[in-house]
Amino acid sequence: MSIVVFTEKNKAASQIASILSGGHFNRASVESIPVYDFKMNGKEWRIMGLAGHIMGYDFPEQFNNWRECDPAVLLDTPPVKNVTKKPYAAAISLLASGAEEVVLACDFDREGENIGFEAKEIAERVASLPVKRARFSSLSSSEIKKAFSNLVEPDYNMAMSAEARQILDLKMGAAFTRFMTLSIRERARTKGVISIGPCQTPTCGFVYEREKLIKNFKPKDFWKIEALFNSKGADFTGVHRAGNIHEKEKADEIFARIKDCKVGLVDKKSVKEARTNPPYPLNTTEFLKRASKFLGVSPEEALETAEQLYLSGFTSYPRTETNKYADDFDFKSKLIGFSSGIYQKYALIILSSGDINCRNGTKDGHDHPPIHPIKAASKDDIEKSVRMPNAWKVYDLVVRHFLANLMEPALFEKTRLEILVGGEIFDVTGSILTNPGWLDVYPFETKNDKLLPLIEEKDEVDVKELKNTKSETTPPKRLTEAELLTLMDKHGIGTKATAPSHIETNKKRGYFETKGKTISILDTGFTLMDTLDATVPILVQPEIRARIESLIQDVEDGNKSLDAALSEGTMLIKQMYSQLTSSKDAIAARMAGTIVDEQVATDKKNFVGTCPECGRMLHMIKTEKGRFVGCTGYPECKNTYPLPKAGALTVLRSQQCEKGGVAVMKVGNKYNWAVGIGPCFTCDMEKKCFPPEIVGPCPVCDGSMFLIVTKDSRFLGCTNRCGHTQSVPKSGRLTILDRLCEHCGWHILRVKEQKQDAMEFCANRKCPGR
DNA sequence: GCAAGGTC
Repeated sequence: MSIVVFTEKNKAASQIASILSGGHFNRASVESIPVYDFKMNGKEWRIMGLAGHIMGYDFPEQFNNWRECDPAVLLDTPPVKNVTKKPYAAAISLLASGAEEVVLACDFDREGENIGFEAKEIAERVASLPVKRARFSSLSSSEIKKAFSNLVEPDYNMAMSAEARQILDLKMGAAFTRFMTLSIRERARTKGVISIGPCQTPTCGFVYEREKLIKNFKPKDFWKIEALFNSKGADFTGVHRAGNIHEKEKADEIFARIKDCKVGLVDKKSVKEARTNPPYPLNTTEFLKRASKFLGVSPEEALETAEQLYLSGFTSYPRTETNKYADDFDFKSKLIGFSSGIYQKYALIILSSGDINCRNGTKDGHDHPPIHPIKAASKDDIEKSVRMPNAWKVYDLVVRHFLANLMEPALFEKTRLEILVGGEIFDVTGSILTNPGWLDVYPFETKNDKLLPLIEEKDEVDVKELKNTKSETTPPKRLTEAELLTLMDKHGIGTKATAPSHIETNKKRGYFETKGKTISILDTGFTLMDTLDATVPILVQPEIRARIESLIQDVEDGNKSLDAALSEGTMLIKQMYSQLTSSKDAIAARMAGTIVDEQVATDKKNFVGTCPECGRMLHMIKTEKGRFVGCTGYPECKNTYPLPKAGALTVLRSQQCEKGGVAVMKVGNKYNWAVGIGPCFTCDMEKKCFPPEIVGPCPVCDGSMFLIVTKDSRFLGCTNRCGHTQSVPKSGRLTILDRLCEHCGWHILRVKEQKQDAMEFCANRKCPGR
């Protein structure tokens, strides 16, 4: 008989086995899941890691067909819990049948308690056993040993609070999503799903609120009086003390008084040292924000990359709330690892400074240490083991952040001058980085020096220029992904591990998109939020998550039973649901509008022309077997035309086929195809449809020079094939303009190279004007 | 096909 321990993940299982056994354990495999065996105090121990939740809720089978079930029914249907990871359940049963006691050792949080209860439930199906709980806040040796010598009872309330979350989230998500999707499909043909959820919807809500601010923004005029000074040959600028002046008269009045002044007097000077402290250690949220802000890597990708770096042993566990190191954290051995290679300089600075001081934050989730490097690696090492495009950039950020955290503050010397011009005060500031400290290793945050000439109080300076400029206040900027993460974190939307996936869901649904680092809301997302805001405003706001959160907190605290929380939560969802359904028509009409627009946009690409048989529209049809043009009147009209098998097709709407083809299409970059006729290069109308692009008269015969483009070159040739040729630029996009050269009468060529301005010149290399 | 939460 053995003592069986279940942890939340494999990594924790092996770590705990190693600590409790002093490193003497065997790795076995049960149902191909790793199990760590050892003996302690004469007892047999077996530790297995789960993989997060191994059970999940869903509605019973008969509620699975969306069309056959009123979504409202879901609110009164209790979901059922099923095993979602069969091998783990089988392994638990096997271990439990040979056990005398079970110890739950998952993470010490709500979900961890719940995952433990999943194992408990499966274990109790095969054997009646005492089940205990080991509570630890980190995987350090002392904590683990303490937890296992002070086992406690599993916390039923805590586990049930997570149960309440799962059931309420599912009920709400499924009912609302099905209702929305089905209502819209009554009006618009779409396969898309319009989803709503207690995390994804308020996440989109943040983007929507910002969009509204931008849309409703009214710019205001303001004036600013600036001076350009010069002293000892160096220019520098100052701003009038009034700053942004919102009344034109006031700005004009000040400016009129001083506009002819030529000299300023330095009235006051102060020099102060300023410091910028190194950043706190990285927890998940901070890491994701910085990866987005500094590297332009999306939160989803950043978390996945960090996961891969962790699995390959380069960096620590990426999901942590903690931004402070434990007192006994071993910085020194990590730093020694970096004392060669590209981080050498910084590691040595820290090691040689005597005491190693980290700048700790204040958050302690009692889970894992802040994200830090585990071992030193080169770019090659990383790229060989981790197949993610930004693996090296992410690793480099983690290492640099780790080192920066241990370095000295950056020191600046800030100089402020007050310069009097005609009795008016102008403020001048300068800043010099005197000691870069941590900024040296952290190139992501740049601080530019703003240099001032050496000036003392009572000096006179030249006034080179005075300006009174009008500006407008600018609207707020669109949110960046980093800012969105901050908002989600602040309002408790999602967890450290799920926040990126809520952003991703919104992108997948077509609610918003990212362009670089900024997020723009799309039509569907804006309309959905706007209609929800008008009918069930609580849904668009973080409040919805807070309401459910407070219910489950009551369960955790023992102030409410699971059943009470579920019925209260269901009531809340029902209230919102009835608000939503009461404006079904208005919502569906507006939403269908945005969906129909999308449909038309994609259809437009597929529309080919008018069917000569029945007058309806012809469209392109793609099947597994191939593609062809068919009539939208099918099955009444069975008219079809073949299309070439390969090449991208574009309908050339401005071209008409002279031989009666229903449309002309461009096939790749190669040739044209007349629908109903065939390829244009076999047609006797070819010369008429595609006359050569004449650029000028041939200088040697009576023919004309025209552009000839072959697979690997392009040049000018003569229509009479007289043998005269001229060259044209080999690269860049070439256009023959209608404009003629004033010197020789040839056409002007326009050449546009990527990332360069277009150039225009005469096509004739022998032009007298060239 | 629907949510959010774990982790592989």
